[in-house]
Amino acid sequence: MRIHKLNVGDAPSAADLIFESLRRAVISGALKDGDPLRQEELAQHFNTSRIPVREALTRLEQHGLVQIRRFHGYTVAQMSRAQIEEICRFRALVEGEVVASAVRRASAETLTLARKTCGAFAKERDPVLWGERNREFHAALYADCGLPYHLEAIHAALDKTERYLVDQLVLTSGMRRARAEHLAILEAFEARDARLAAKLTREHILGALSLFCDYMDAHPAPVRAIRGRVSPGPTQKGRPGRKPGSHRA
Amino acid sequence: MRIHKLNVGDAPSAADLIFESLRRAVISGALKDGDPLRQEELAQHFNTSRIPVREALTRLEQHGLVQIRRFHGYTVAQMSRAQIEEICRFRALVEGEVVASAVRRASAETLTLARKTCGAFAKERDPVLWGERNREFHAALYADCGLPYHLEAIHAALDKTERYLVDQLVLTSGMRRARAEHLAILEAFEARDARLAAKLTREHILGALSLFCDYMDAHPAPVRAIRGRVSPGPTQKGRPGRKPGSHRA
DNA sequence: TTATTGCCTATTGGATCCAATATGCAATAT
DNA sequence: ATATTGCATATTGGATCCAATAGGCAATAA
Repeated sequence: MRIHKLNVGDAPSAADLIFESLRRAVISGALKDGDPLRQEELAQHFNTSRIPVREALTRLEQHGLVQIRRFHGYTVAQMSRAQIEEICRFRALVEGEVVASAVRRASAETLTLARKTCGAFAKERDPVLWGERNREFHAALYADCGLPYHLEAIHAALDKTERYLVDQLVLTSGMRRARAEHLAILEAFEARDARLAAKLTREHILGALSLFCDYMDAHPAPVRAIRGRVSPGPTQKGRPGRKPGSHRA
Repeated sequence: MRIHKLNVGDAPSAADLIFESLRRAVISGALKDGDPLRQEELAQHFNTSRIPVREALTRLEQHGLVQIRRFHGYTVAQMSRAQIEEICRFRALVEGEVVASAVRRASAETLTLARKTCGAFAKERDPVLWGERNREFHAALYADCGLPYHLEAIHAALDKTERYLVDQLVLTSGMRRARAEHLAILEAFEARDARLAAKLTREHILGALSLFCDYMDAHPAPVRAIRGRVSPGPTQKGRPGRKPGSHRA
């Protein structure tokens, strides 16, 4: 067999693709808190029937990214300030543990990749990419931690809060601070100082939370502006938005 | 209006009921690792079509309780020993944090309920109820922690490992030890000693893991016996088991 | 005018139907 | 005898169809 091996069963289903597309739309903020997610509309957007759309939505609901009211449909989940605070505390707890484990086990390649992604985050000009660059840096740091379940939990927690925290980064001077803190974490990491790396990571997360809360106190009505870029739907040109759009004649 | 208030929209959907039934069957061990979950068979068992069954299965998959291979269907997830170890480490981390928070905020009623559930666990004779009694005790302890997201994470982690750990409890002398450790935790709790309660909780979890690992080392082929009680399917009398069972004429 | 009722439509939850894939067995070729 | 092929059937993934609910608007009654 001179043909490259490939497991066809691993190809993503329609539900997989729709789930990932909607997930990105929610965590990036392209879909805003409370936005309704109409099944028929999404089905047309993705050029499928409602069945795979419903599967994607039930998955998103298990992740807490959308909410459902029976017979009323799905909406993008809105997190209360208390929930955001708790999730950040959770992240601080788990990421502190994970980074400590990662420090001890990091390979040389991981170190170089971490440094590179740290720089990429610092240099990024486009605010809509800050969330991704931030994830890439932390993912690089944690790569060798050997704790996949912890990583899943971290990602799930970040999915729920990223859009709020990035807003904070954009709307305050949080970016300068984040750059400095990332660099400090990276240096502790390279020095193989697990305790310090964990401490700095916790402070990094809780510090961002603190800035976010300060901002919320100062601006009780959330602004949530900026934003753009709907995730790429395969075919159609429509966007999941308002428009009552009749169906069934 | 002299009629008791009631929100009909809160009534569970078919998918809700099936999800909960299957979830219980998996975490209790009534369905064993690797067991196939045939959609048509389950649909007949629950007297519905495959649609709500599929929704329940996708939910279970997001929780990691079942696995799917495309075009091959769902099976009960089997956790490797490494996964079980990591999840216990995760629980130790999070439950330590949660119990500390709960100690500081526990009401008088919570204290009495905790003591009661601790006794109920100690007195329980039926091994298939040990998992539930254990949960009830810990849930009572954590009730006032004010960290709902942490609690969700704990429950999800416990769902994935409970059947293995209960086996361990059954097959070794772990139950005596668990009783003693619960009592120690309870006493630290009643003494409002957050630090000690957290420390004992972590040791309780990691100690059970350690016993489990010892047992696995001694018995490389998992025994997984005991067990009984399929979760109550609403109508039909069949059980989700083998039996090829033809359909479509 | 204002509250109530009944109808119309959009939308969801679930049932049924169809297409694609997987698997086992019999037939065939070597 | 053994490997290959083709077919029959089980099963999943997705499409379509139907029933039940929600919500808006017009007609009606006070």
